[in-house]
Amino acid sequence: MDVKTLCLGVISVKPCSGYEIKKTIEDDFRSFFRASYGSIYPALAELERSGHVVGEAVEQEKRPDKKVYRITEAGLDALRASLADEEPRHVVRSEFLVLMCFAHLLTPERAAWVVDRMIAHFDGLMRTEVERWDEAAAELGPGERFALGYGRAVLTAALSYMQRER
Amino acid sequence: MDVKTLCLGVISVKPCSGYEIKKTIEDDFRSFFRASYGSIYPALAELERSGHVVGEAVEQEKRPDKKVYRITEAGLDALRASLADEEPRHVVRSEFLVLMCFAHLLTPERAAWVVDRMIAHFDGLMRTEVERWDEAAAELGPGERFALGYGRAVLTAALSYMQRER
DNA sequence: GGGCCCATGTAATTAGTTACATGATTAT
DNA sequence: ATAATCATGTAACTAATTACATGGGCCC
Repeated sequence: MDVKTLCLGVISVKPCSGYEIKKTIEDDFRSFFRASYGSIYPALAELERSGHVVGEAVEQEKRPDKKVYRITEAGLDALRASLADEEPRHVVRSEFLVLMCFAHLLTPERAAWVVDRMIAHFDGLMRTEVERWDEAAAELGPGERFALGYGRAVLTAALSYMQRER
Repeated sequence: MDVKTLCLGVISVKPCSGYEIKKTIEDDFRSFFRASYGSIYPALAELERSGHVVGEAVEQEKRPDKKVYRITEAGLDALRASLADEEPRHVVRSEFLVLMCFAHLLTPERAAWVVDRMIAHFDGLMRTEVERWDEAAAELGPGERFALGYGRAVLTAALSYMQRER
């Protein structure tokens, strides 16, 4: 799964611009996916070239024009197809845990600081997940609810482990 | 933190070859770091060029020769320095959770299969973590114990959540 | 006046992966 | 016989990030 597929997925829920896609990824996918403008805009351009989305320029008052993309029939087919045959991956890259493995080479203060940083980080993620749950629980699909619940379960476990062991 | 730093860290624990570093990463870091030969061997070459490790060819009977690297004083200093000032990162990239967010575009069978796949995947990770704990708990440093415990806590939470919700 | 929000895009760079090349030994 | 383990390395490729370029509106 690449940025292109995710963009297509986001557009399938609701037509939007590159800028809005970035917002959505930050708000709703932040704990398990990230993408920068440098990957989103080229992805959009290619999706349009291949006819999976169509973009329409929208003029706005008191702010820059934007280009809103909506998904086509072909795009929806392509999205369904790629969701249907991709291996589900789940990759964690934790330089934090590597750091902990070499904790004996750190000063105790540094080690404690590192753990505190991660607690703060997870705490931030947790806050946004709870916020989103409180605000939008009703209109969430079952899949989104599953993903959000997963995040909460894992973050809760991570936080309580770290607080217990630090 | 890049592959180079991790290689240096592994070598600091015990001199070893590129092949053995790969094994170690697979056995001890598999749930939060991965690296292929294509990144390990060039990393080793550069570490040797910069004098952070020294390699020695070791002849073996009935198997290919290997090149065992050990860390130098300068290498240990460099390792300490880089562990001391890197921001601790922890990045999750879960195409699985993205897939779940778009579960309404999947057949129910496919959705169930995807969840089962992840359960099997986490189960495999869990098994190796428990194995490692049982086998090597005594000789593990406190940092490694922390990392292993973290993995167990998070995997336990993830598994019980998925089994509950599937 | 400084800094953030809105908005789009490109170019250079990074950090890795995959696939290839080679080959003896050992286990199934 | 066939696959896996041991062992090193390179070249081509991929998929992303960062930094740059541009500019009006709004808040303090």
